[in-house]
Amino acid sequence: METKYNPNEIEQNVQEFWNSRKFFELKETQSDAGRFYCLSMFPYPSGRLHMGHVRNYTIGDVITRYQRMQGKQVFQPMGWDAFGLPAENAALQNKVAPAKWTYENIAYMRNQLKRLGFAYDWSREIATCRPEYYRWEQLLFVKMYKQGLAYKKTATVNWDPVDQTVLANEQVIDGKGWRSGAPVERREIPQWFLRITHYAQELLDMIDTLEGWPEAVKTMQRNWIGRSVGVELKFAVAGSGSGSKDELTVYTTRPDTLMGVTYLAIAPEHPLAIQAGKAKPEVQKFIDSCKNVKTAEADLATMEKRGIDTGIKAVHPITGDQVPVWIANFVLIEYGSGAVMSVPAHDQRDYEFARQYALPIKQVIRPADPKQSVDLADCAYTEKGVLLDSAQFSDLTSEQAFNAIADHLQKQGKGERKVNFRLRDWGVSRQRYWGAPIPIIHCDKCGEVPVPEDQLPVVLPEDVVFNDAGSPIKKMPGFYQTKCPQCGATARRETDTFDTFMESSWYYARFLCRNNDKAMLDSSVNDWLPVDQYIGGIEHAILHLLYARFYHKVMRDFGLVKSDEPFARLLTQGMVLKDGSKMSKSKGNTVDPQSLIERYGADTVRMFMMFASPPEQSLEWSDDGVEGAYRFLKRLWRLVYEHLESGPVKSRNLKELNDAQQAVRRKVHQTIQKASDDIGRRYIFNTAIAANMELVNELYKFKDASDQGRAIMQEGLEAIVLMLSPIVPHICHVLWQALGHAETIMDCRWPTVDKSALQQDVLQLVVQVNGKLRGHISVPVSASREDCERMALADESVQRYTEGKPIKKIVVVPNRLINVVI
RNA sequence: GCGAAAGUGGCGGAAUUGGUAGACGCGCUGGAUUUAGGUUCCAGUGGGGUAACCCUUGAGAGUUCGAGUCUCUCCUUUCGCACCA
Repeated sequence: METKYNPNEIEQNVQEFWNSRKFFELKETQSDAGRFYCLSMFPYPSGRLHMGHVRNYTIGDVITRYQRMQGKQVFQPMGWDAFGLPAENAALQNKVAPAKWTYENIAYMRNQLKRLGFAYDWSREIATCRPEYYRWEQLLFVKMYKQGLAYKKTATVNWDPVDQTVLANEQVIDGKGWRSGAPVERREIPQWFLRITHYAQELLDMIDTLEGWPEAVKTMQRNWIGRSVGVELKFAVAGSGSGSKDELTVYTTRPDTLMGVTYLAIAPEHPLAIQAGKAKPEVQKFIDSCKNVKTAEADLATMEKRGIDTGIKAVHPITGDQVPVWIANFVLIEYGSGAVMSVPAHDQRDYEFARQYALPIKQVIRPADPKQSVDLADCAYTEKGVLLDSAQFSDLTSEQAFNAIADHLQKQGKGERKVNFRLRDWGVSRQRYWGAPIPIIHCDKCGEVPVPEDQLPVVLPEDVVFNDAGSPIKKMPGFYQTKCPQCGATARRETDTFDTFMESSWYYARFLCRNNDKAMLDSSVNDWLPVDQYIGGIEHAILHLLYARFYHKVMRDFGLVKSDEPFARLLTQGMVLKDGSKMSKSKGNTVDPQSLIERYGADTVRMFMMFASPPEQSLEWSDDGVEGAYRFLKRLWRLVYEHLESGPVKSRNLKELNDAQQAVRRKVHQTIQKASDDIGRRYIFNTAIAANMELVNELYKFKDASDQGRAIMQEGLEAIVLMLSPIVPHICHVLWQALGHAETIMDCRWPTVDKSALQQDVLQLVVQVNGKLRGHISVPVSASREDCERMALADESVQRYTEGKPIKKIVVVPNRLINVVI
């Protein structure tokens, strides 16, 4: 054999061939098999590809190439989620403008992706930091503003008092600013919001239509949206007369426990708390001490629960009793009304708080079964049940009491039933530089005025100097000084930029009309949307995927798209781990894909990625495993060329085969059956590869120089090369030609199963005694149930166990096993 | 804290609908080929036992003729928690 497997040479040649024929560019040709839009989540251009990217994009490429072999017209684009915080960090560290850093990273990473041979239509590449892209996002924001879907309100941020900047959660380490080391403070500032809550019900309902999404993701989204049915009710503030201002509104999903309220808890930022702080220094001191917690909910939920009595009393809407109003550090001002009613007997958090501060605990629910008792010594009783000590509501069930109490409050004008969502509106303002400018102008006379559509885009200056942590455009009069579009007076441009989730919420649609400079989207996008298969990390299960779903519905309502949902199928790939933990720079356990590609070639890296574990599971990185993948490709290469050494296959006669030939041919078609199901239906690639490895092993053992033997070998090798071509496209391109085909493998169809090759005359059945394996029997396919039972009982190893014992019953699973129960 | 997953040999994993646990690969052991090898090929490889057999899927219970798979309790790990992307 003269030809040696040389991946680097092969891969370069094959890629040049693909490029010269523009194989991956979207072509608007008709195909009976239909269209297939496959999209992998685009990367943030951090500098170099990491293993997670390689895995994500290999999965997408395998699916794309497989679909193409089904005869479909496929589209697989790639782009760059190019705005974001790391570019600003790099700017500070390396004294390089974020734009320059970003474009250089894109150039490097684009080459890395090309080297891996992914079938992308590079003619439609998008970088979200280009004005040609974000201009449309600004336009949509203006439209949303005019529709009332975008609005301004204050919200809490992490404030670094030394650097005088807003910090991302990631930049707060142990409650301190990452650069200054100063304790962060919670601060309320005006911000822009998108009214995603307007779509909460639809976002929830349409989860049911997402049949191609993992259940785990759908459940997480349902819980995140968090629809609940409850009662919103008002507690009057004692001593404030009947003024409507001094009322505390609370929402509860358990109005049946209303008679057990022993105190109210309000957020430290609540107006009543601020009022109390002014009156009492110790309350003010407490409020101040609540400031040094970062805004992340996980931090708020795990911190030590603390509170203080404001001295203010609220009036229970039914009993008229006065209950104390406490400030609690765990109540969120952003969520609901910033106040909650506390029922320590029936809510665990309220219980712990009441215990800590010696507040009364009043039981008002008992189990429906009177034999069961409630012990409030250690924890709250949170189950539903029957009311007690609840005046006229006593002895009602929780469900009955829900309605009775809701009706009662409604009649008195003190409350009403309300559907509530946990989902909050999407805050899109960032006090950072490297993002799309928010197209709003602040005028002293006219207030906030959206930038007129003909003045868009508001272009972010790219040539800036980064001296400190603050955003340069906030210090550039050339950027922010402007005229009011309404009155012409001197006005100030908004200097906040958009959350980068804005760009990633609609890029999938823009790929389809990326050169259109007249409109955000045009009607052609509807030919391809929704995306047939979306692939990305499970870490995006909620935020990115929910925002994209929201955006899609907004675009639909603006007439820009016709579909309701952006992604028909979703595959969430697991993480790439090394030594059991996530590969990351901070842990120092990264493996750079680049050196592996240079050493083994793209096919080996792709092969290992797909073979090491199924796509949804985490993947344990192994250098030895890569070596194994390389070994297999060399082995396949050798098998093909050894076969070819004997010259062309003379006959394609696959009839009149002997037993050995039949067995090998059966294995070929069993493998096609398995791989088709694994790749086409299950989206599990490691087992498809394993099946092909088994077939390669079989073919190595199959020494048969007869015409029929060589014909079977040819058939088997062609099948393997076709089946592996979506995974290792370069080597398969070459082997396909070597096997005597003039056409490129990219234009070939996926192999089909010859059902006649699968037929078997004799089956092996497992025989169990009391569920334990005791032997095997061979039975003709035609054998009846009775025949099987008789043969099983006649089996020597079975008789050893059944001898002299009565047989209770015999379980027969057709074509599988016989279980004799004694 | 809340929400969602996952735990199977020395390692990555397979077992798709409750039906032979450990496919395939790595590693290891022995052998062959080669001047050599980071080459290739062959055989073996969950644990215990001379053997017949017994044990084994994070731990413990349960359902079943039969449980890695279903139910419950517990433990551990991972992901997300709204300004990392």
